[in-house]
Amino acid sequence: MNDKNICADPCPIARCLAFLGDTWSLLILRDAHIGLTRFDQFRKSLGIAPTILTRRLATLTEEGMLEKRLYSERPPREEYVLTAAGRDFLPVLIMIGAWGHQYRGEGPLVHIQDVETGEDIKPVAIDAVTGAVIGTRSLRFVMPESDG
Amino acid sequence: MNDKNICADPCPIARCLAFLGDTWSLLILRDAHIGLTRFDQFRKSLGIAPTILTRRLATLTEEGMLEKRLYSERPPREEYVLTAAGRDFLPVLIMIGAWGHQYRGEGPLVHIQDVETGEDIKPVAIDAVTGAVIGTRSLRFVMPESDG
DNA sequence: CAATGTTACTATCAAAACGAAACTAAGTCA
DNA sequence: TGACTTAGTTTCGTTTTGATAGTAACATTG
Repeated sequence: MNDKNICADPCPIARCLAFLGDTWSLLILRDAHIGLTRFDQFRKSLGIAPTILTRRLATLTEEGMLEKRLYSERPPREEYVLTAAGRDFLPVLIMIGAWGHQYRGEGPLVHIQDVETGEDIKPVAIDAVTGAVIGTRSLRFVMPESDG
Repeated sequence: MNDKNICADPCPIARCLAFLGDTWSLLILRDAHIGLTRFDQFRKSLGIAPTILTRRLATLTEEGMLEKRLYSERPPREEYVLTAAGRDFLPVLIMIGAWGHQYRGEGPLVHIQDVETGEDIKPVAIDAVTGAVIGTRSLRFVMPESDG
């Protein structure tokens, strides 16, 4: 991918994918939302090569999805915690999961519960303006004014 | 990535990413939702190498996101149209775009309008069970029963 | 105080994927 | 006959990945 071009792309989807369009990064964010914070936790959970994990964590940190935090002074140890931007990525992960549940749901599957009600959630994307479920009304992709 | 392991992973997010965790595939799906259907349209829109495009279109077709359709008999020409699974992927793309809009929104940006109202949409993911916005209540990831 | 363990990495290297450019195949149009 | 269109394939050099092993700093155990 030519990241340079994509970062300047006026499409917000492309801009997000420019640094997140990669399976490992998204799985790391999933695990971060589940509560993992440490290098070895991610490594064991994902079965990822440490070289790749190092790079992905660095990118996610540079891009402001994760933050390094010292959790022990002696010995000095750092963990990775979600930033606001990282936490706000949860809806994306949840919608990906919803699609996977519907179309790749054969066999045993993790499900996601509301802690208070104890029931499985039913994720739906809506347009807050009209209240309509995304996909039920026609949408139009409008190019930005090119006077900049 | 070791796709074999991930496809058997009980996490619906991982299952989706096993074949879609790639920038080009997601951008192709975005373009398909915008209305592109033909090889050269995707190639020009994305600036993607034809080798890569061929492979991505083949994967997306095998995985049931796109369908090949003959649009001309003489000469024989095929186009790629979204399947139901592909159309149902729209909420994921919209939520990715919403995140990108919020956190990578500098400069000119494509925006997405409801055709009827003409207003920009405000995408939000909610849990249809409680009606709560995703991210406002605690969630729990529940492992499947391991009695298979 | 030496041996072992823990955590978070880095080094090395073969294999796979990517990207750019040129080329092909089947047919249409003038 | 020759140019054009569409949907690719071929080739090849570069980059990225994945597996395995090793390192650095410190803690713990005997």
